[in-house]
Amino acid sequence: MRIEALPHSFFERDPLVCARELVGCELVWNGCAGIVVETEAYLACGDEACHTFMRPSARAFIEQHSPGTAYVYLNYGMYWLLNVLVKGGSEDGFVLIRAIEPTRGIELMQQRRQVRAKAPMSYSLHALCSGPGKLTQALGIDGSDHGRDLCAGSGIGFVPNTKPVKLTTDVRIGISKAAHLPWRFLLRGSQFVSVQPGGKKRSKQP
DNA sequence: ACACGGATACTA
DNA sequence: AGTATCCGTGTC
Repeated sequence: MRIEALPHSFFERDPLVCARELVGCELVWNGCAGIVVETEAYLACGDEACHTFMRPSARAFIEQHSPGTAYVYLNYGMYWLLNVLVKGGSEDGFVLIRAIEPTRGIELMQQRRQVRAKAPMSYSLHALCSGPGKLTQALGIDGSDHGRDLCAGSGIGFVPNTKPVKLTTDVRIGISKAAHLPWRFLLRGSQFVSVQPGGKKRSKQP
């Protein structure tokens, strides 16, 4: 039997709601997969940490694409980060996928991670996808996925969660602007997140 | 603690 | 062209 992916309508709501509800869903990518355990919301309007604040190209992307489209960009010159476009609800924005708990294709994911990380600890199960740059490496996501429709049922996208999930909220990670907003959502108690809630790597110094 | 590395958007 | 910044990671 075939499981339906999250439809476009899922992403036609407030970005904070989408970020919250994506936790617990399974991210599937060409045979590899993992449960989403950490997300962050970014708002297109008034959020200084969102790309739309400084990048005309990000604003154009929102104009030209449908909700549920992948927004993938290169950060620090070496890590691809996966966002999902949220559009058509009360506010537009993005959801950054920050960590997943590996479920399928684990050996292949470890293979891909070993290329960049030599120490076995770096690609052990708990560290395999525990960060936005790590999970894109593991799943083989790169710039060619920028603009991809994640609701097309092509074996790439999100599978709805079945059980209710317990969530934790915390501030966003690694940003220098609007760093106080509690727009990071985590699966409560998960050992697969990038930084535990209340952890030390909070935000960059002003 | 530090190096790694490139796209984007500024200044001129 | 040159500069500043950036939603990170692995190893020092």
